[in-house]
This record gives sequence, C-alpha cells and structure tokens, in this order.
Amino acid sequence: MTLSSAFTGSGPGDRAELAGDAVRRIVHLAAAIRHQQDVEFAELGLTPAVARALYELDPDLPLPARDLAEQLRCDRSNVTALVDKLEQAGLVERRVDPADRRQKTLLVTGAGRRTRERLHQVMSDSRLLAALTTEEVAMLRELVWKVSDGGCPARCDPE
Amino acid sequence: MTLSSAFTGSGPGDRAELAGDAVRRIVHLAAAIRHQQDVEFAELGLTPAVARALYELDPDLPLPARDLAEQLRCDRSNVTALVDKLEQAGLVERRVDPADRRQKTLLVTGAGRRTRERLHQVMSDSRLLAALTTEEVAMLRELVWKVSDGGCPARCDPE
DNA sequence: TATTGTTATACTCTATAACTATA
DNA sequence: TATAGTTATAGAGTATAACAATA
Repeated sequence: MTLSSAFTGSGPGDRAELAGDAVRRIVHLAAAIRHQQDVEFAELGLTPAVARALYELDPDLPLPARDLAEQLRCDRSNVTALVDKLEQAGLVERRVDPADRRQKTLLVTGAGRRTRERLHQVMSDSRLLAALTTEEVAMLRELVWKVSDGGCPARCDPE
Repeated sequence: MTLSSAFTGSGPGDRAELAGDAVRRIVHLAAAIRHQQDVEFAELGLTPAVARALYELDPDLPLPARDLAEQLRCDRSNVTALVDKLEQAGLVERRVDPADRRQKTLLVTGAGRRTRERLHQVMSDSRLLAALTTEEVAMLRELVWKVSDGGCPARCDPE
C-alpha cells in the first residue's frame, strides 16, 4: 500500500497494485492450465516437452532442427533428444537435406499430424474458463491479445 | 474452424474458438512473465523453486514442512532440499516443535523477510502489461479473478 | 500402526562444451 | 573457418520408496 493510494481513488499506486494482482493471478491460472495439459499429454504418451516440440512443427512446412530449437527457445542439443522420442513414437521423421547435407529436415508423419491435432485441442481446452460468459471470454481474449501484441513479449529476451 | 462458426456470428463454435485462443494466449503470456521472474530470482541468488518456497512461507505464521509441501503441491521429500538451501542462505530456520517432536517448524528470519518482500515485488512486476490502460488492467484483473474464484482452480486436482 | 522429516534413487528438462561431418 | 547435428555431462526440479524418530 503506497501513500498515494491511501489518499486517491485512482493514483499510480492503484495502477501498480491492480496490475500486480492481475499478474500474480494470471501466472497462477496459467499454472493450473498447464498442469491440466501435462496430464493430458501423459495420456497421449508424451512428456510435456516432447508434446510442445511436436506442436511447434508445421506438418506442411518441414523444418530443420535448428529452427525448431529457435521456436522452442532452447538449445540445439535438446532438440536431438526430443526428436529422438518423436521419431521412436513414429510421429516425426528425420530427412537429410540434399541441398545442405549438414541439415536434417523434420517431417511430421500421418500419425504425427493426427497427434498434433489432439495436442491443439488439449492446448485450447477452456474448461477452466467455464465461469465466464462468452462476452467475458471475448473481452479476456482481446485484453491478453493486446498485451502480447506488437512483438510477442515471450521473445523479448535479446541478450 | 467449425461448420457452425462459418455460418453464424456467435454460435457455440465461436465460444470454443474464442476461449481456446484466450487460453493459448494466457499460457504464452504467463510463460513470458515467469521467464522474466526467473531471471530476477537468479539475481537474488535463488533458483525459481527455492524462491517460490520462500514466498509461500508466512513470516508471521511459522509452518511445519509438511504444510509447505502441501502449499507448493509437491512431495514432502522435495521440501527437505528446498529448506536446506533456504537455511544455508540464512533466510529460514528449522525449529523442532516441542509439542510434537516429529515436526519441524519453518521460521522466516529477518533477512528472509526482506528477501520475501523483494520476491513479492518481482512477482507483481507488471511491465509486461504496459500496453494496457489502467481501466483495461482493472478489467483484466476482474476477469482472471472471476475465473479462479470459487475455489482456486490450481488446487482442483483431487485424486 | 501411523506420521514427519529424511535419504536414496530415478526421470525429465535444460544448458554448456566438445566432437563430427559437412560447407 | 564456420555451421548443423550430436554426444557427454551437469544441475534443477520433481516423484516414489524405504528408513529413523516419534506419536
């Protein structure tokens, strides 16, 4: 509680408190959502990281492993193990790029495509928003959209 | 894109799509927020899990380790290592409960109390909401509050 | 017998550094 | 020499199972 907020109805202290409260709640809600998603990934036989790796792959746009690492914002070395598991599960295939034999292109298989569609459903599961009306959901979406608009804040770690 | 949403302006398909989009955005935003928080925890010399353990402790209400595990929703066995690190850092003390010598009560030290206040600031940092007006922040807070109201969804894993 | 904290252990996730095969 | 993928390795985080002390 700042001094200004004790005296005014809408000072800068209020903004900070409101926003802080919103941030803490959002993080808390997201943790609950992710926990639920992780359970459903496990039911599909996938660990969370493997599921998210598959989700990042566009079935219609084969990608070198290097780019997948970039999209996942993790080191190249991790991608090897993730793709190993996806390949063992028959969801992805590695193909050497004839144009540059150093590169390996990642192809989503038919089974991979179907699993990926399930993953999209899991990640879009909105049971936890059940308490909101459709109008409120639309509003929430708009606000969160506006927050992360103009250059996706998740990628703003340029160091 | 469902069939119904192709023909109507506000069918049930729209609700599901809106909500799914909102959910994915919220998870994405929260990941960005947590990433930023983790960096600041590191600057305080704490790993994310240790920081969150300290944050869960109420300096005015000493807690047995068993209850901390429950609040963190993790196994008792993890708490041992987390409290080890907090104790080494001089932020928490273990005290055998005279009433039940099996229990060890966790006391937040003076230094722990100050660090915990810093953690609260870090967890309330709303720089990522900068694009919103104060009214929008208030609305966002209200909506997220409503979602997680009536029994905190993060704890709804009764199995 | 049941419970608290602990230990031993294992698995997932992620990072760094060194290696290989290409370019 | 630079880059793509890999390997080896290490640390954080979390879970299960077994154990000691206490109830």
